[in-house]
Amino acid sequence: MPRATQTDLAVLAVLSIEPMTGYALRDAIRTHLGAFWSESFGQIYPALSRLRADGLVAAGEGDRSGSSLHSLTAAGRARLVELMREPPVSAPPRNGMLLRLFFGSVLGAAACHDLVTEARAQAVAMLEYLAAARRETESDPVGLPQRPYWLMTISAGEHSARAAIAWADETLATLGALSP
Amino acid sequence: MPRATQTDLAVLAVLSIEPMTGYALRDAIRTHLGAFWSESFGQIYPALSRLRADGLVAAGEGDRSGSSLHSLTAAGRARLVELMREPPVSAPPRNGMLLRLFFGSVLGAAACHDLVTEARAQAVAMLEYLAAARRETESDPVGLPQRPYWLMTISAGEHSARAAIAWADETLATLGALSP
DNA sequence: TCCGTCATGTAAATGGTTACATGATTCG
DNA sequence: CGAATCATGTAACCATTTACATGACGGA
Repeated sequence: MPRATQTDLAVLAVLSIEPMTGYALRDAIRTHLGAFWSESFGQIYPALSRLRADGLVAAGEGDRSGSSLHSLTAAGRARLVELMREPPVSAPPRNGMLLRLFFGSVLGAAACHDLVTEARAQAVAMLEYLAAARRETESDPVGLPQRPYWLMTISAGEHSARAAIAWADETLATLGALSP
Repeated sequence: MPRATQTDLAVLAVLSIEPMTGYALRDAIRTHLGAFWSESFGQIYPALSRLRADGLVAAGEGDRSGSSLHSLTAAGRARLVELMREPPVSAPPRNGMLLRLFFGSVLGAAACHDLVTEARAQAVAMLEYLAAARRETESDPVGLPQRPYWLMTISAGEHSARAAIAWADETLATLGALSP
């Protein structure tokens, strides 16, 4: 079995919920995993071709002409478990906002204030998005076994967003005191 | 002035503190920005060549033969301010741990427990690293204008790490109740 | 003398985004 | 009919890591 990308894992995992088209796959990733994962078409379609060639997913007829419903094969499910057991690779950190803030004396306190305000707004938006996701997950007849796990990832986002807001408030106060 | 990468910004910013070699640059990024930024030699050296060619950094003689001390030119400093003012680009999210947890029903509660335990340990380690960084920054005769900004970025890491720990504890409890 | 660290660089492979091209279907 | 959405794919480009090659210097 050749090299496996992170994308392969994500694609196999989403298909384990239910068969779908490449387009729907991207949609599902955006709406359900959007807070901690992303894939573009340019990744998804080549990945599906590869996985099809390896016999890990099967392509059946979709509703529309030319569209294909991709589903996991037995081999695909086995592969999925294998990939899931591998230790997660963490992307090297790259936070442009903190980089700028670290060199804030170059930028000036006012511009830093804007920077942190924007970061706070993003965290607030994330919190709203997560609140909606939580309502949906808690009410919808989503597959019983996966619901608790979905809520755990939502909670991770909530903790992270609340921390970001608290930090932003503290930092905006400091910044305010720095240049009155 | 041609395309500017994120790496250009980081390199120019670090050189604005003091002139140094490419090697020292990477070291400084690892020790001071390590919590939210990273660069590899394969990025740094080509970036330095480009910046030299564009007249943004000047290369002087270093201590050793063959080594060169890179310092910001006036044009480089102007460029730095320009790049700092650009809105930070945020990398698309990719959290392998949360991806696996979301599909936790495939993996099983026990393996998820390991996953979250590991994440918690990483957050604890980060907190220790940040505590050391804070002590150093607060005591050292670091350039007065930049100290408050350094502390803000340290605080960001602390908030984030504490949130990760709180989430992990909550999640481990849920996971424990899920499979007794 | 030999090892670890300081130091500079290149080449290959990878992983990913963006933009583009194309066309079917649905709904107002 | 026309616009939005569903759908599949490719090509170009970009950033980045990894591994490698090379060598100087300092100290045990």
